[in-house]
Amino acid sequence: MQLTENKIISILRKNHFKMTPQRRAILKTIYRSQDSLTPADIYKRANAEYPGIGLVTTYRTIEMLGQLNLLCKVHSEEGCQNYLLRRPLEHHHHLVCSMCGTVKEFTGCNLGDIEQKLVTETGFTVNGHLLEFQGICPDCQNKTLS
Amino acid sequence: MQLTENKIISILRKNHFKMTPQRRAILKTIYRSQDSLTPADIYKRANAEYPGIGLVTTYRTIEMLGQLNLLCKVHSEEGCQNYLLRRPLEHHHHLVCSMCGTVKEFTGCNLGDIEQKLVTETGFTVNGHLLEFQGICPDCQNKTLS
DNA sequence: ATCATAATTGAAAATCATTTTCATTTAGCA
DNA sequence: TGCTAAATGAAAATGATTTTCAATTATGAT
Repeated sequence: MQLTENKIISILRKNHFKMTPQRRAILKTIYRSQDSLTPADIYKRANAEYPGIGLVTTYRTIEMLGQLNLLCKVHSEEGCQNYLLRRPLEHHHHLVCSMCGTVKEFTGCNLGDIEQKLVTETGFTVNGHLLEFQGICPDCQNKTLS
Repeated sequence: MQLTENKIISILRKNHFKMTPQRRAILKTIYRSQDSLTPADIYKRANAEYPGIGLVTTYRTIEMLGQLNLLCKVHSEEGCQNYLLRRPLEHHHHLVCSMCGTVKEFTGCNLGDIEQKLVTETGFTVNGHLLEFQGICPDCQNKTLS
C-alpha cells in the first residue's frame, strides 16, 4: 500500500482540513523528496516553489501531517527533526545514507525473537521499537571514488 | 567490562581534564542514575547536591563526556537529548521504560542477517544502526495495577 | 608548600529553533 | 455570492543551547 499525493489530499479533506496553496506546496515538497527534511529544509524548498510561505505555516503543516500519521521521523547525527513522508503505511524502518540523506524504507524487521528474550529476561513488557540503519548509498559510494 | 566512577575519573585525568567539584557532582549524578537524563535534569540534580553549578557547566561537562565516548544517547517521545552513562563499553542497546525512564542495557542485537540482506538488496554499505526498545518496567507495571 | 598558568567556571548576552498571539485573509460550504 | 470557521504571516514570546569574557581554580613545576 503506497501513499500517493492524491490520497494524501483526500485524507486531509476527510479530516476537514482545508487545501491551501501553501499546504499544497509543502506537501509536494515532502512528497517529492526521498531524503528526510528538517522544518527549515521544507520551508526553504517549499518557498522556492511557492514564494511567501511562512516558516510558521511550515511548522503547522508538519504538525498536521504528523497528527494524521503521514510522516516518519528519521534520527541522524545532525538531529532528530528530520521528516519523511510515511510511504509504506505498514510497519517499516529506514536505511539512511549518511552522506546525502537518501532514505530506503524496508519491512520485515523480525525483532520478535530478541523482543521475547528481553521480556523474559527483564520482566519488561515491550510495546515498540526504534530501528534504523546508517550507511552509504550507491551514488555516494561512486562520488567518493572520484 | 563495566565503567566505575574511579575509572571515569582516571579517563578524565588521562585526557588532561581537570577534576573540579562541579564535574565531580555532575559525574556522580550521571553515574548514579539508571534513567537517561536531559541536560536540565542533570543540572537540577547536580545542583541539589552541590549548589551553585551553572547550567553552562552542565552542558560543557556533557560535551566533554560525550567526546570521551562515556555517554549514550537515548531517543524517546519527549526528545532525543537524554543522556546515560555508557556502562557496558561493548556494543549494546537500550530497553527503555516509557513511564519512568529506567533503562536496561542489552547486548547481542544480532542484526547481521538483516544487514546483509539490506546490503544485497539496496547496494548501500552499512556502517551502523540504531536500535531501541520501549516498554514498561516491572515496577511501573505494578504501579499501574493499584 | 607556593607559584604560575592554562583550564574551568558562572553571569550575561547572543543565537537558534519552535510556539504563541493576533489581526487579516481565504477555502469551502450554504 | 456571501458567511464563517480555519488558515495565514508578521511579530513577539519562549526555551534550549552556545558564545563571550572576566574572575577563579586545579594541577604540574619549582
